[in-house]
Amino acid sequence: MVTIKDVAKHAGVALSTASYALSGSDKVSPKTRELVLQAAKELNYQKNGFAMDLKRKSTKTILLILSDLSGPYYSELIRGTQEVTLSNGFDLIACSSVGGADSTAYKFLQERRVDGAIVLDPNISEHLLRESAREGCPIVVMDRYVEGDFIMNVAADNVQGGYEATRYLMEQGHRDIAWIGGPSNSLGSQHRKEGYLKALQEEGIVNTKWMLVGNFTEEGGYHSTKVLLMQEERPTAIFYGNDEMAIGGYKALREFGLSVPEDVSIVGFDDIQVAEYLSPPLTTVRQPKYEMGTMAAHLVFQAMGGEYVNKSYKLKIELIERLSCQPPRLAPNRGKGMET
Amino acid sequence: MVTIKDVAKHAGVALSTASYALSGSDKVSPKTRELVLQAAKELNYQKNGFAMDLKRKSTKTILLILSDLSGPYYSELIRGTQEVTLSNGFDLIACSSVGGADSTAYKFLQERRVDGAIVLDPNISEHLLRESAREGCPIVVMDRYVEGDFIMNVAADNVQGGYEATRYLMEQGHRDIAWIGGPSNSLGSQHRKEGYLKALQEEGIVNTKWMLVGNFTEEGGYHSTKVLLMQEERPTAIFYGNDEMAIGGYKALREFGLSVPEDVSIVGFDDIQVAEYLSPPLTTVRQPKYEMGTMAAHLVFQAMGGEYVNKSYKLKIELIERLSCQPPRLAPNRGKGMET
DNA sequence: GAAATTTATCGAAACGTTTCGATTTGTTTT
DNA sequence: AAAACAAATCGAAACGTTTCGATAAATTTC
Repeated sequence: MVTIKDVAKHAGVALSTASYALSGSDKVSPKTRELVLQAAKELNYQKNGFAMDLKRKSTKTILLILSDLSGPYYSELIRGTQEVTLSNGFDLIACSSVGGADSTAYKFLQERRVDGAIVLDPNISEHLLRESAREGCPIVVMDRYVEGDFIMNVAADNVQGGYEATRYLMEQGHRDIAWIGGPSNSLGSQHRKEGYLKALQEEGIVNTKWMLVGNFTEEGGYHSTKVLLMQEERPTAIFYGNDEMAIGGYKALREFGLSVPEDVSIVGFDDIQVAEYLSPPLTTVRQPKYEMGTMAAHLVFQAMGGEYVNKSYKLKIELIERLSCQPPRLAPNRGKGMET
Repeated sequence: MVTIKDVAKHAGVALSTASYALSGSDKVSPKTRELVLQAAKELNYQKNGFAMDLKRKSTKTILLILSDLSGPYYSELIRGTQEVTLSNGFDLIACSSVGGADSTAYKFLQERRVDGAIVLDPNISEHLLRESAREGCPIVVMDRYVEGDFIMNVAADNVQGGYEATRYLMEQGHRDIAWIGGPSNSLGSQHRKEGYLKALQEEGIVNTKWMLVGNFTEEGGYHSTKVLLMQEERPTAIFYGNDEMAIGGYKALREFGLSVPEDVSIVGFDDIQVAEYLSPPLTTVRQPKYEMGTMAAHLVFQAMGGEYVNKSYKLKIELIERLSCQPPRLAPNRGKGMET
């Protein structure tokens, strides 16, 4: 384990001089710098980053915590955070909360190993967040709302998204619109449902029989849809809490001999990559993931710089119209009926 | 910035005692432990992980380097490495090489910030790998071949994959099979092509007019396919170096009014998530990504433990038959013809 | 060419931990 | 109740850097 001390000795200079030379300070003369660099190369010296961080009291890295480090959902978001982080001269590392309290996420957060964090992960407790956020380590939490010093929030306007999706279906003439939501601990899912209900209410529709929960997985969407279809009355449209569940829905519908969109119209949420390749291509609500990513990263840096920033940001979403919706086959003969 | 020193003072014990208490050593009596823990809580003490790593001379984390930290390709692989890493009591962090020599990957590798690394990223130079790999930081490189001390290689058997895919097409009667490969710096792509050529050769087919390169993106696949289709003679099947290019191919074919698989059969490579949802679902070659991930992680730990391990591993691939292939419309009337 | 100034190098302290060996305290044995 | 031992606590060194203030060497100024 060759240290800077060895390099200094080998080059015949003081340890401090070696340090200056290696870090490119102009306090050192060109020829000794050369000497030191040469020695370092000969000994295959590698600096110890921790020792440096310890002395410097900053790590120049920010941490991105995701629930599973994979999943189709994250790509764009990661890209956004990465670009901003890099252009600020910082490093970005990602980790997951798999492993609970022993997880990498906990370790890095608790042990001051980073200068800031962006968290998109419902598994990280509010307690940990509040405990870890501090001057010198601001935290941005996505898709949920956590209050605390040095904690900021960024989310898509899920209420709006839910509202617009439902509105869209209603404008096509649908009145019997089912909702298959995500897990109840997902604030995003709750908000989407809120928007959904709001849209229904505006038209005086009170819908209680077609509201189910899934778990944001394809599997969950599949099962919930089956449950839905086994009821005697069937909706003419289904709004899913996310795209993966909608994929499961496609499968269940096919098994029941129903086709999309002729028999049932479908709207998803997220606009994951697969969405446009499904058949039919899925109409869905796009979250501005890239923008959320850049926004989050910017907030971290602003907070780090001591700038005053708002605590909470909501980004607009956008409905992506594809081919999974059409007016219902028979205009339903109840309620207010069609009037488009 | 409250340190262990403050905690010790506040609890009225020596610094060393506080350290023992906090790290749960049994050298300390229950009541002083309680005292220290209490003090730590009151002061909101957070340990400094670097100082610890510095002293302990190990970080207990391993690094996963990916070319872009996103992309549909990685999910399964990450899951594999994560599971193994976690069950060994280590942490896994991921980063990308975006940023070149200033990238996070470089920093972490060069500055001894991890105890091991898994690299799936053509941008990391062999030089850096050899320089960084050492006792105390073995490196597993995926999908390419790098020789060096403490460096191991894991890859799918791309030659076999290319061979089997081509063979499969030939067994259906295809003789005019095009190849649209990845970038020339991808060893994987080269091997796939090798397998492709081998299969053709076995049947005495010498094919030069239908070999193109793309860049592993949808866009690249689209353009290369267009170039291919503008030639006067058209193949009856196309084998793509990866699935994303095949997706681009679908699009180009549609524009030319050709349908899959009636007019042209298609085989991809990788089996990314979208593959099965395309229409028609894409026949492709599945890489055992999860297994590659676990294998890589295991190797890291074995090498860390000083166990002797082979330098290089190849994992078997598997052809996934879906609906994008069928026998050519007219059996080609040249060469050896069909004889299945 | 001596004094003043700049430039280059050095020594030592500090960062926040862990851990070894020494000391003190408490308990058991005779 | 003194001696022997175990348990608990302490002090200090070490990990590998950076950086401050001090010294030595080189350069300029009068």
